[in-house]
Amino acid sequence: MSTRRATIADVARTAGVAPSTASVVFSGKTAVSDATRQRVLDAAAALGYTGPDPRAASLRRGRSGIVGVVVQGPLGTVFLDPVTRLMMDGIADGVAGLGAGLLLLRDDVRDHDAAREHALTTAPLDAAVLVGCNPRMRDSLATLRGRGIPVVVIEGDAGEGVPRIDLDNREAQQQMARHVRSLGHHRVAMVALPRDAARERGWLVPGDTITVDVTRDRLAGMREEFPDAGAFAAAASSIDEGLIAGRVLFADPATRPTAVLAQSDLLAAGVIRAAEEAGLRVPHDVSVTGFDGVNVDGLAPYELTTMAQPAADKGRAAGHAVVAMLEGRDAASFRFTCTFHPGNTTAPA
Amino acid sequence: MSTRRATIADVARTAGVAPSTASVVFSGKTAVSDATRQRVLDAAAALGYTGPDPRAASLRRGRSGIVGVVVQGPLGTVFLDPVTRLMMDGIADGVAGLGAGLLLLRDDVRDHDAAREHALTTAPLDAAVLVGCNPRMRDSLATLRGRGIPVVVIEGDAGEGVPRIDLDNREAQQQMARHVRSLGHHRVAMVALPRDAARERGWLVPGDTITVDVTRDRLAGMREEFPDAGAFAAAASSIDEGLIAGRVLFADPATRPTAVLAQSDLLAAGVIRAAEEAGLRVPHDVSVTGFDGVNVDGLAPYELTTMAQPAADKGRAAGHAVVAMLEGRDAASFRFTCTFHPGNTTAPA
DNA sequence: TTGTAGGCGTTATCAT
DNA sequence: ATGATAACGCCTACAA
Repeated sequence: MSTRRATIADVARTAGVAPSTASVVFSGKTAVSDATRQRVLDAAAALGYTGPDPRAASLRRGRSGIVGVVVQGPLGTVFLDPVTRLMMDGIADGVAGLGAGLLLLRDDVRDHDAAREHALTTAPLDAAVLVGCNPRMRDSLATLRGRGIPVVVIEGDAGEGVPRIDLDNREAQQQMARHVRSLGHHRVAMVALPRDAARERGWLVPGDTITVDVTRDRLAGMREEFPDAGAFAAAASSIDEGLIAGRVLFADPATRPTAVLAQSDLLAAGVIRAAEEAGLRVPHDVSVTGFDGVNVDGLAPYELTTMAQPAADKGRAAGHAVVAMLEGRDAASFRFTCTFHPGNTTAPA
Repeated sequence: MSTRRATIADVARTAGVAPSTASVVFSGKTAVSDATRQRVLDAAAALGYTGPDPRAASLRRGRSGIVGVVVQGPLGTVFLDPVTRLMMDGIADGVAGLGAGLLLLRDDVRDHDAAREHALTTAPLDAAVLVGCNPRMRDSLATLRGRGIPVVVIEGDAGEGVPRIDLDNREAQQQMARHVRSLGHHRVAMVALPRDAARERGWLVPGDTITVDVTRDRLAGMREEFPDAGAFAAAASSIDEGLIAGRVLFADPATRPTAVLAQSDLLAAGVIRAAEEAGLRVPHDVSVTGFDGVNVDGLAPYELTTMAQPAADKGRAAGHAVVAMLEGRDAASFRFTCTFHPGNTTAPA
C-alpha cells in the first residue's frame, strides 16, 4: 500500500501546525488548545498515524522503557521454579511505575559468544536485573556495567557498588534446623540445591567448592546445628529430583535419617514421595522440611513445614531499586527475612 | 563522573578517522585495514566506548531487535503451565536467528487502560507473538496491527491475514475418546480447561458459551464419541484443580465414571490423586487420560496415556513465521498434529 | 580503503 | 498556545 508510514511531521503538515505542536498533543507535556488538538488528532486518524515511533522517541529521550531481566538457562526451565516465577511478577510490579516492559535475556553457556553477547550488548535497556547470580553471571554484569546500565542483583555476589537484594538463607535454614533438633532428631540429612553450574547429582563432601550462593548458605545454616549431617545435592529444584535424592537417603533402613531438610519445597515434596514409596509415613516415621513457602501443586494433603521467603517482594524490591537508580537516587541493597511456617510434615523423633 | 558517554564520533575523532570508518569497524559491513581497526578499537577502549547505542542504531535501521510476546495474566501464573513454558522456549529458538530478545507483555484485565495500552503502543517492537488468543486479545491484536507490527497468533482466532499456529485439538481429543471407547468404557466424564476469562469452576451445560478455543475444541472432540458425557470445567490447568474436579466426579460411587478424559496432563494428574483419595486404583478402577504430553513433575510411577502436542515446535513455528514476515516473505499459517502416547493410566472397563 | 553529507522521527528549548 | 530550530547517535549511499 502506502510506501511509508506517516510520521509526526506528516500529521503536523496536514493539520496545519508545527511538528512540535503535534508532538505535544501526543505527549501531553504542554497545554494545547482543544481546537488544535482535535485537528491534529483528526489528521493522525486520516493518515493512520498511531503515535510516535518508539525508536525515535527513545533516541531523543535517552530512554527505551525496557528493563532487562537476565536469567540463566532456557526460559522454559527458568520458569519451572516457582520462586523465580514469583520474583518475575514482583519485578514486573516494581517497575510498573516506569511503564516499562521486561526483556528476557538469557545468560547461557551455549552460544556463549554469538547470541548472548549479542543481546546483552545490543538490547536497548534502561536497566537490568540479574537473577540468581553465579560466577558465570559475572561476565554479564561486566558487560552491562560497561555499557553504563544500572544493574540490580538478586541473591548473588555482585561486587562493589551494585545494589543487591538478598535473603537470610543461612539464618533461616539454621532456624529450621533448630526446629528439627528441638523435636529430638539427631539422624538428619539435607537435600541440597545444585552445587554449581554443572548441576551434578551426588553427596556433598567437605572439600567441595559450592559456587551457588544459595546452596552454600543454606547448607552452612543447617551445619550450624548438625555439623556432621550428610547433604545430597540434587541436579535441579524439582519434585522428581527430590524423589531421586529421597530414594538414596531411604535406601538403607539401618542408617536412614529420621528427618530430612530439603533446600526447597519442590525437593521436599519429592522426598515425601520417596518416603511414601519406602513405606515410611510422614511425619510419623520421618520428618521433612522445605524451603521457600510456595504452594506445591499436587502436594495436598500435606502442608510443608517450611521457611517462607518473600519471593515476590524480592522482585518488587529489585524493581524499585531499578526505578530509583533511573531517577538518579541511589538504590540501597536490601536483605529479606524468611519466616517459619509450621505444617504437618514434622513431628517428634 | 563523565558528563556524557562517548559516542562513535568521539571515538573517530580520537582515532583520527572519519565517523563512518569507526562505524564500519563495529558493524563489520565493509573491510577496514587492520591498522585502522586497531586504532579505532584502542580509541574506543580509552574512551570507554562499548559499542553503538542501540537506540540510535535502532532508529537508523528501523529495527529494534525485539520481539514481543503477549500473554494474559500475571507472568507467574502464565508460566505455571508447562505447555506455555515449552512454547516460550520454542519462540526463543525460532527467533534466535534475529538475535532478538523477547519482551514480555501482559494483556491483563487490570490496568486495562494505563499500563497495558502503554506498553503495547509504546514498546519498540519489530514483531509480536500472541499466545492463547481469547476475545480480550483482540484489542491487543488491533493495537499492534494498527502500528503496522507483524503479528503471529498461537492457538487463537486471529482474523483475516494473521498467520496462526494451530493444533488439531478437536481431532486429537476425539482420537483419545475413541481409544477410551475401544477399551469398553461408557460412563465417561471430561475435566475441561477454563471456559472463559472468568475461569469459573463447574459443570458445563449445553447452552454455555465457551470462549476459550482450546477448551471448546477438545470438548467437541470428546463429544464426537460420547455425546452425552458430562464435562466439569476447572478454574485453571493445575494438579490441584484436577484434584478438585476429580473429587466432584468421584463423589457418588453409584454414578462415578469409569474413565475420565482430562484436557491437560496437569488436570489428569490431579484426577489421579482424587481417585487414589477415593480408594480407586488407576487404571484398574478408573482410567484417566491427559492431554499435552508434558512431563508432570512428581507423577511417577504413573505414566499418563495422553495426546502429546509439539509445544516447543509450535513456539518455534511462530518464531519462524515472525522471522519470515520481518524478511518480507509472507508467513503461512500452520496446523500441528498431536500424537497418541500410551501410558499406564488406561485399561479396559 | 576512507571520508562527506544527509537523514532516520522525535522532542527539548527557546522564542514568539 | 504555538512555532522554529537543533540535537539525539548512528548508518549508508556515494564520492574520493
